[in-house]
Amino acid sequence: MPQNSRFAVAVHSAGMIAFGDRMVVTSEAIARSVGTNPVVVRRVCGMLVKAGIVEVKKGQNGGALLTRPAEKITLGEIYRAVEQETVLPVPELSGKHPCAIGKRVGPVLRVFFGRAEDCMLKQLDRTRLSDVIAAVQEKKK
Amino acid sequence: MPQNSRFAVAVHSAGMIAFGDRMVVTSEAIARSVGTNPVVVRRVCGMLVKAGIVEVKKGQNGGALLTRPAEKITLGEIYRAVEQETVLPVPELSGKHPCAIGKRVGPVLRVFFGRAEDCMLKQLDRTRLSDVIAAVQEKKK
DNA sequence: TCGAACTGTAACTATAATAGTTACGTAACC
DNA sequence: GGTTACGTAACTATTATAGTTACAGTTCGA
Repeated sequence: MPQNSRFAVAVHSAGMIAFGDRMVVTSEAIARSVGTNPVVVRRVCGMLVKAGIVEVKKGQNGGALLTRPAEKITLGEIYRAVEQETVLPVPELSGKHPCAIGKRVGPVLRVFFGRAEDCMLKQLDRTRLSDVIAAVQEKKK
Repeated sequence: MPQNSRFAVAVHSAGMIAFGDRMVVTSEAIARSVGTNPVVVRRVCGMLVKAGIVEVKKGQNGGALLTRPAEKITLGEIYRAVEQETVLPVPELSGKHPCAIGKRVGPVLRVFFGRAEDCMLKQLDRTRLSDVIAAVQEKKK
């Protein structure tokens, strides 16, 4: 399934890791919950580690822990940790023989598209991991 | 290049089509400016036609025209015309044996991700095609 | 009315990103 | 020291998209 679901996996994983005091959060446990493969989870969690969002303990009784409480982690952070491509891409034009005016369009589009993407990221920055957890528990009751 | 650039092509095309009174806007002319193939342009323009944003005349001296002035066309409209997939996808979980709590996560993520995407779209709705054209011409001088 | 000039679309190939999987080395705890 | 779990490489499969060729259909104008 080549549809990009890294972000969803990352948030789901981080959400589970938040319960590290109450359950063993191994990549396999997360994978079961997400419905994917432990290696996929480890890949994503590796990015979260690099971004300083989670810590991982190896070895027996190992697993992952958040470096901060879920109230201090935003979805925006998580997004940037696992995704670098822009969501509204503008193709590089091949440098060949572009019409003079056409050449100017790309940079302009990048500006406008960038603004739109910033709005999305701002909303993600406004959303805390704890909000997601709360919503999931809300549904439970 | 399998990177999705339909939206960029669509906006670029619509921008050129806005000058329909001053130049012949054939798919080939647009393709030259965008740096792609006429068929790609026709595919994208076909979606714009279905969305009621442009009209196309076939035959000799044919080409495309906007159905409205560029001031009344937003990037949001164009986006929705050529893109239907969500930008922050949450995978359908395979229905198999998902852990009871994991099952609840997907819908919650869709809500939060949807809000973020709405922010992006709102910004695109705030941007008019004429704004893009103006910016391109701004750069020219 | 005929021909030239476009569009619409099908069909196919190529490319790139991602998920999924297996395998194995490494680290840490008991 | 053995068990458990992570990190990562390597490979396959899947899918979305761009690019291309080809051709039928449409419309204008000489």
